[in-house]
Amino acid sequence: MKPHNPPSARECFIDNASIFRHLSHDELAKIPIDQEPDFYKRGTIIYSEGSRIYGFYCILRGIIKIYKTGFDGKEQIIRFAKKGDIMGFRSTINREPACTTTQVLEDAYICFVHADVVLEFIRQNGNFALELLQIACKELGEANDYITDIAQKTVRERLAEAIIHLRKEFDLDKDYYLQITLTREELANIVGTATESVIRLLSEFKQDGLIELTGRKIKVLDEKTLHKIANMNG
Amino acid sequence: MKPHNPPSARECFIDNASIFRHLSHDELAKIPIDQEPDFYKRGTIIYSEGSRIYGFYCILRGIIKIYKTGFDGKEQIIRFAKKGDIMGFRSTINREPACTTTQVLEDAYICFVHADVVLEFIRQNGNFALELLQIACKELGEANDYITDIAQKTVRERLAEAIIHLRKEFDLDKDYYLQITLTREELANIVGTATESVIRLLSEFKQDGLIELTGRKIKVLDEKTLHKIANMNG
DNA sequence: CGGGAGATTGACTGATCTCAACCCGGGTGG
DNA sequence: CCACCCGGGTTGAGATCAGTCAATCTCCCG
Repeated sequence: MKPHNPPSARECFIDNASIFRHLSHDELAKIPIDQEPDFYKRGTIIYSEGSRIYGFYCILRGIIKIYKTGFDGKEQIIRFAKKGDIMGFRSTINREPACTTTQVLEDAYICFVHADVVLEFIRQNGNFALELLQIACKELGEANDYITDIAQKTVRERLAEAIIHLRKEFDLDKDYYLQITLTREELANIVGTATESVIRLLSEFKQDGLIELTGRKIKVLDEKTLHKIANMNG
Repeated sequence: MKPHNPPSARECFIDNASIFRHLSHDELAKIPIDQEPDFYKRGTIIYSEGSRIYGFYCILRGIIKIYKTGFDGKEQIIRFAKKGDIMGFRSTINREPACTTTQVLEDAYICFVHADVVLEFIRQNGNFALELLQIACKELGEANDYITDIAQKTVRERLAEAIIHLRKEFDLDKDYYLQITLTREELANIVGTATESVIRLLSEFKQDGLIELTGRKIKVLDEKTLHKIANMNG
């Protein structure tokens, strides 16, 4: 079940791109970097909205879906987390219960760092604090864009935009399909619409030669036109 | 025009609720806390989306509308800032152009703190960094709620919710009307709908005895029912 | 008094949602 | 081995929420 080549936790803490890259040797000594990262199987819920969480989750491998549950039980996908991303810092820092649920979409290896350690690092190491602030601010900017899009764009525009985002965020597989596979319902929960609407629009896009569909796999054929449909800046 | 009792900048930096409360005397010495805060008249745009900004804005008095401009020029209000709030930290920290426009709704006094100083404080003073992180994370949580609401709720629900939020965030005047006055269009730009829809729904709420309207002033009469209509948790 | 911005109202349209039926492929239990 | 079930995926029809357009009204101001 579990593959035989788990990544080393060191990847997560010592890598150049890691938020922990600014830590000194002494500081690094406080995290169990030699411990094996935890393995989470597809479908596992790592933590749920409303539950207490006790620290950070750093993704080493895999894909996590992060969502909120609306009033009528419908899920709204807020973002995805993948290699190099962290989850749970909002709750850790504000000492509040989680405001999202996180579920594994693709088998994942994850390191956990306890809140006390993180808070100590923030206080002790200015560069680490700044790094975290930058991550939070980046997400904040993306969230603001998201709000504006959902409030003002049509479903068609948002779906085109979502596909482009997915293409930018995730790799392609060997056949140039998006690496991430989502059900139509999950796509609908990104865009904020009904499953049936996504289905209809996807087959329109396919008719128009913008994408190719094979089961849940999506291949982008004409990014330029998708961009135009999405009325995007970025 | 400009009132005769400007607040002292000291309020902003030494107050208990201020994000600067953790600064030492030496650190405080680096900000011109004895300088008079800047006065901005209603209607003034403090900075625009896409422009470079060079630091933080700390609101001492007044109300600021923070919004993004969508593809077709329609504004989407992201939040309001008032006494004790800060603006512009996202761009300051990520060294990016502003992603929102900020416009004065109610005559304001504002202190400006240069980016270099802020970044130095973040690096030097862990408690200050943590304070900022908490603000960023709080906003992030609110943004996520906002996304879910806009994506899943009807206009009617969102308008009810918006009114409740305004009531929580702002004081009431002597007649128990909401202190903040917004045009119907601005209300529509919070909710993410058309002006006409807001007008129709407001008069429905009025018919139902939930609110009272006097020009642009709104008085909440039946918060409980509004809550119910909004399907709110908080 | 004329002009302009914002507020209102009505009529119409249409993008989406909802509901319901049906399909398809995989897995399971008899 | 086969019937059945179940979770998605599709499709169609009908209902409706909410956006657009246009006319009118009401203030407020110079």
